[in-house]
Amino acid sequence: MSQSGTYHHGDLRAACLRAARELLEEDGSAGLSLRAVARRAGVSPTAPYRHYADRESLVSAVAAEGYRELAAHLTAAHPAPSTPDDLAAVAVAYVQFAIEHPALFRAMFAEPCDPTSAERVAATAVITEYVQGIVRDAFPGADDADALATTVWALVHGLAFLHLDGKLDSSTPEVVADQVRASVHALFSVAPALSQAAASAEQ
Amino acid sequence: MSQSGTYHHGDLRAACLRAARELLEEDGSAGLSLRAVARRAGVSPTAPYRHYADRESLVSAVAAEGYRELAAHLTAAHPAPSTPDDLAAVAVAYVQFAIEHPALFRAMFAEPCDPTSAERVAATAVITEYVQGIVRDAFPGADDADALATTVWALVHGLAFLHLDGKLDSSTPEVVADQVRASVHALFSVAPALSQAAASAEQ
DNA sequence: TGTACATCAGTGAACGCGCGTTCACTGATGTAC
DNA sequence: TGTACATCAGTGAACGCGCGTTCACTGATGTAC
Repeated sequence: MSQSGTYHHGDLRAACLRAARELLEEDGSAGLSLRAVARRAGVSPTAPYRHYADRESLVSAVAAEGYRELAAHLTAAHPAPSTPDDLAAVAVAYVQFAIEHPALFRAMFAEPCDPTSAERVAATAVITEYVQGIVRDAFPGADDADALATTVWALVHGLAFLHLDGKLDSSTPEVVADQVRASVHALFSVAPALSQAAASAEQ
Repeated sequence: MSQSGTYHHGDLRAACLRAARELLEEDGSAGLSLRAVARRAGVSPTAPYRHYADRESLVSAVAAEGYRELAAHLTAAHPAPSTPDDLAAVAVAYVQFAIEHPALFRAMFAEPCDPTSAERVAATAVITEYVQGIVRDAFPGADDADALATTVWALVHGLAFLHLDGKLDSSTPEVVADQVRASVHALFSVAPALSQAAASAEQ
């Protein structure tokens, strides 16, 4: 066991990630600083530079972790959604995740995304493909499943952010869930109409 | 004419607002600082304190102005929308506004909103009521017009933020507009189904 | 098993920065007489 | 019309802060012989 000593940490990289997450969970405001993370990890202000090139790469790592957790949270809500009801359950999980981890969610989306971070790009792609996959499975007949997937994502994402920014009634989880379900159902009870509308918008 | 001199400014309050807006338009990143605003207004770092209690009240004033402009931009898109097509045009205007003024839009929504600022609260209410009014006019028969309005707002708001955060294809205004129109149409071609879905979600 | 040494993962002092905010001040304005 | 004075709207020095990042360093680890 090498991490019993105080000097060599053992796994400072992971500890930084954990510290960053703790700070985000505790303080709703998203400002994540390298120094604060180091402090929380019980290490000198410059130690994280052994593991992260700069502040941004730490934030990217945190965001990537957030995407992975979000994906896990969604699949946990329903492993293989195939009906509008299933899909609504996944949508509720999305908004719930944002409300439960507001600072993390903000870090994932509001911080400028650097295209350099392959880890982050990959994690984002997972979400996109996941949503597209669901929509394709649930509506095999849809002409433009990708556009439909974008619509769902935007709807749910918008609900999440409006809740985060205090623009909607978030008093109880049930109120939130009902709104999300109602919105998704409204959208999905007419899925085939989408591609039709998209086509008519072209002209 | 008193503003010819350099000492007394004339209307520093308005000048600060203008300076803040310029800074937001120039630099996509939202960090608005009192000192930078003062600098831009050509005034000492502490002069703005004559007109704003602190940084937050400046930001609130900027946000309120943003809400008012957004409202104007929406009504300009269509003065009295009554069909799904009209409504889609307004939705396009919303997303367009966000894309054209990303930093302002972020300041309006992402910054923590202080309930103290009556000006800001009022400006937000205007947007909400505006959207609700449109939905009520366009769908007089809808059982729960407010829930429907929230759904529209969330959809459009989500599209706006996903574009801002580089998660969707924003290559040309036309691509964006088509997506927005398609999404709104999909939602609205079945408006009456919403309240029904909401009711079934309750059980 | 023991020693020499390269490598690795931390430390801690220091840099320059921009920030929000306070304070005592001073120059300009406008009003009362 | 002219003067005295209150008020108003700025100035500028100063405070303490936390930040990202650099640098030369040192203690711990592990490998080669």
